[in-house]
Amino acid sequence: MQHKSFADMQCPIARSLERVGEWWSMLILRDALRGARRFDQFQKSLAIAPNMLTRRLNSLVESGLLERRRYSDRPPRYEYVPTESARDFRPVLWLLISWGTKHFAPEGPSLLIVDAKTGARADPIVVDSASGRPLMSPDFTLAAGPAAGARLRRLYEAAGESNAAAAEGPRAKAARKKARLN
Amino acid sequence: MQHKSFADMQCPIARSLERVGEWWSMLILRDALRGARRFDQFQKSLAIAPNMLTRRLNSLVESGLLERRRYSDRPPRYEYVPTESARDFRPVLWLLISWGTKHFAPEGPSLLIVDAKTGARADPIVVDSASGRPLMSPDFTLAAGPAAGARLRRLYEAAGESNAAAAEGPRAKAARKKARLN
DNA sequence: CAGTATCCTGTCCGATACTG
DNA sequence: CAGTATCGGACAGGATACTG
Repeated sequence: MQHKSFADMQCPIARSLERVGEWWSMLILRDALRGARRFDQFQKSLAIAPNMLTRRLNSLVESGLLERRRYSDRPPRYEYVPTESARDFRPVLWLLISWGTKHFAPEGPSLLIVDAKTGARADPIVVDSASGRPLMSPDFTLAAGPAAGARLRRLYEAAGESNAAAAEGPRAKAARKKARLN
Repeated sequence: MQHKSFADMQCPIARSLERVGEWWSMLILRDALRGARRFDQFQKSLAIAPNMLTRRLNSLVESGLLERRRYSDRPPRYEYVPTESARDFRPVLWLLISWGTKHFAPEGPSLLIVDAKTGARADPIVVDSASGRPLMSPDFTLAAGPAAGARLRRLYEAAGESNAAAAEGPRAKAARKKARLN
């Protein structure tokens, strides 16, 4: 990430990454959503250098994912509590857990999503909220939305064709040259 | 990423990040899943420096997310095609899109998930595959799985209590000191 | 306990030039 | 077209020391 806030910044994935794309950010969020609040809780759980923790914590606060809340006046002490957007991020984390476990954990799951009351294991899948249809099936694609700029729209104009990128004509090359943004 | 492959490498989130945590990786995956196959397709779509693209492409191949496939013999030419694990990653991307759009796109959606045939917009949510229950509700938590090491297990031992982290006793501090791994 | 202050290394990433 | 080779800058991340 760093300074490359341009290029594709219209893409919502890029925008998300700008907030949580750093290595530690998601791990910190994971802990915050688990109930961690205070500096040293994060530090001990993550074994992260204190200066890094400060930096990531601040950037998460800046992005509106954590709220810095004073819990003591003398001495002044703060805790970091997840905001709504952080709580909204939980499903992403869950999917990442499920995906990582499935593909990169030959020894089996080290982290499970469970029903808090019954303790029953849950297995996260993504469905369309309206129809309930699972979205894993290949009959869903991406398409340019109303707020898409010309660049994005060009890439996604053919909503249905998933292998169409290869078929793109070699023209319009120069036109695209420096039209990075948008 | 980089050399910090220790610390919390048992966490499936960390493992996932190790594969797709670089800034460009997810964007490349996004394009690959859209149908991009060849070097310059990625390059034009992403406006990424060629050396970076090479690096990211190679690391994705190494991680088993892309397959490098020869499509021409003279001259030798390769294309990069998403593997099953990459296709499994699509839901994560969708959620990231949905999350990013909801929280960081005041101008509205620039990317939509649509039914490929009808063009109808889909709205991704995460549910338990067995019960169909939405997982957003706070009555799901994380718990240590069978493959969890002592460290992880300690953090997640109390499956149900979501705000319990603060209640952890101040003892067992020295014991944890250098027990980073596991 | 909750950080801040320094210093250092690795590498992500960009820009540009070059090649079969 | 599909990259490789080099160079330089910014910053993530680590280690350690210090403070109210």
